[in-house]
Amino acid sequence: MFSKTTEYALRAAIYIAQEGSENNKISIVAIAKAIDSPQSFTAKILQLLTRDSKVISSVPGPNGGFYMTEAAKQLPVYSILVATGEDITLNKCVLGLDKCSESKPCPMHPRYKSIKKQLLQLFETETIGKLATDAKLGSVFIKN
Amino acid sequence: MFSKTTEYALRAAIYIAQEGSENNKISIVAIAKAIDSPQSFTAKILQLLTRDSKVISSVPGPNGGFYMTEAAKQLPVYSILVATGEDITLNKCVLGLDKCSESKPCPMHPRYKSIKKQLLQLFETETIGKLATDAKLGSVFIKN
DNA sequence: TTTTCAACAGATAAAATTATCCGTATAAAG
DNA sequence: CTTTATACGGATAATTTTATCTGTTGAAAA
Repeated sequence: MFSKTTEYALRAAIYIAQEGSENNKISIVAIAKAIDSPQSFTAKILQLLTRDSKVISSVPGPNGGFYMTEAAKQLPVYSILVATGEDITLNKCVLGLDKCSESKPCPMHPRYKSIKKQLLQLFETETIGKLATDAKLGSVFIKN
Repeated sequence: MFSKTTEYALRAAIYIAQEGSENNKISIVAIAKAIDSPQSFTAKILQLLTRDSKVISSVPGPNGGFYMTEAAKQLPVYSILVATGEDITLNKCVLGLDKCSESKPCPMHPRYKSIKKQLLQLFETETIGKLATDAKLGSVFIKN
């Protein structure tokens, strides 16, 4: 459904929200290990979420690493999708038409409409922190 | 949502179902023009739907081209997704975990579950012919 | 102040996807 | 039978996505 970039971004954010805090920062090495992702590539992706967007915080040097503020943990999953540019993909038409709309729909449009609405609602409603809490409770996993 | 390959495959199949029949075959030139897609690439994709899968029929030579039998028009949209390898994507986990399942779910799994069910149902229920009929009536479009 | 540890930034590389080109095979038309 | 129009197949190229590497910067610890 999403690009690798977005998948790693989501998993990393969930893990950071789960284990990290301002006085317990997580290194990229630990993150890549925890979510089973390519380390360098994941580092690049985290730059999108720190520098560009402000979903994740980071500090270099000894005892440095990544963490999320309590406020950031309340952000919707959708904010990650925006940071990786996936919100555009999500809003696209099933048949790939640029100008598919209510007034000029593709054949799938009326049938897909309500599903797309549910998808957007899901990502806008669900917070990163909520997913992280679930993962911490041990009922769900972010690694194979 | 889908790859370009799948998008072109869907649009092409809908157009062929709409305009083509055993005694009115459509050339690749006409198809690419009608759905506004790169011609050579679309030709390659149609090979997946003719040689490999049997969703679309073809005949070379003068008055040759592509068409769909009435039986093939009754096939679900899902059969196109299978031909382009997209069914795998559709069955993938939101976070990209290979082994996300009911017994070892990712944090998105329980929340995405019902949406995924609707998506699969949509593609399994809807037929290529139905979409083509709608397009022929002029209420929906397969080109920008 | 110096050392050390970790993120940052830019360059580069590998792989997958998207796209084109051209000669060949095939079937119908003349 | 020859010509012609079309799909077929393989090779190749361009672009995008995924991934790695290396040196630099910044902040804390020593």
